Amino acid sequence: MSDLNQLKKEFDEVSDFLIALGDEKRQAIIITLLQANSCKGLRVIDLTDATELSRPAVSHHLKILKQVGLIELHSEGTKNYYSLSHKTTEIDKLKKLLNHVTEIMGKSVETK
Amino acid sequence: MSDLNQLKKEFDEVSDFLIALGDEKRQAIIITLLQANSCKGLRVIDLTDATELSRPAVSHHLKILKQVGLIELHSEGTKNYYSLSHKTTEIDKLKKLLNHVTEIMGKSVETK
DNA sequence: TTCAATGGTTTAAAATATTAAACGTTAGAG
DNA sequence: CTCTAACGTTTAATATTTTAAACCATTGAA
Repeated sequence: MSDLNQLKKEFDEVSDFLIALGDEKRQAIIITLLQANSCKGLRVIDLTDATELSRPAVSHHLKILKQVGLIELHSEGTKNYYSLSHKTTEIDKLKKLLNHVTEIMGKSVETK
Repeated sequence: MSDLNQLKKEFDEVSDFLIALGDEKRQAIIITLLQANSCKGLRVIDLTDATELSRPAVSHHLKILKQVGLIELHSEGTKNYYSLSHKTTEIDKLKKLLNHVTEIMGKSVETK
């Protein structure tokens, strides 16, 4: 039973991450960032070119991706360089939840 | 490079699953189904009670969850019993993608 | 200090997703 | 056959997300 409260909490914690990751445009941004594995990262302008989104749209999606810890930025003057975060905290959380779910799904098979 | 096309494809394949899983209401349905690990499954009415959603809303979310293969139903007369699918295909796909991503993220650290 | 470059933010519009009400369908009881 | 229970579907309304246009702030160059 506290098993399920735990699960509810886990789901709650990855909700924003799932939503962030589910969007096609944001996936395009992520892939572009993965692709350009430059240490410096990419700027908004670079991403508007690569994804065919307007600058405000890119900015918006970057904000969402940053909020869930998927990307990070460092600024040099007025220039902002975005890159994928090296921390995989959220990804690990999600993996753990998926394992948790399949585990319970497995259990319920045997429980008649 | 085909690494990234592959990744793009993988993302595309789990998009709907991520969206399905990201929604709070659908999470509630999933948790309710996990909770009631009866072999028979639960009916729409049971789920409206448990989730405080209207019947059409539950019906709608169940449809989405079914489309991504998370749940299955078997009918007895006019009664439909929904339960979590025993196949973890989609979950496995997502796990694989997450591993793929962290792997590439790791690589890009060393790539100067 | 003035100007151009960079990019975040705000507001309003457009697109999409969610919900509810009304309706249709099917199965079984009487 | 008729009535009811169970539940999906369609349509219209509502809410939320996404986008674009216009605006603002900051940095650095001249």
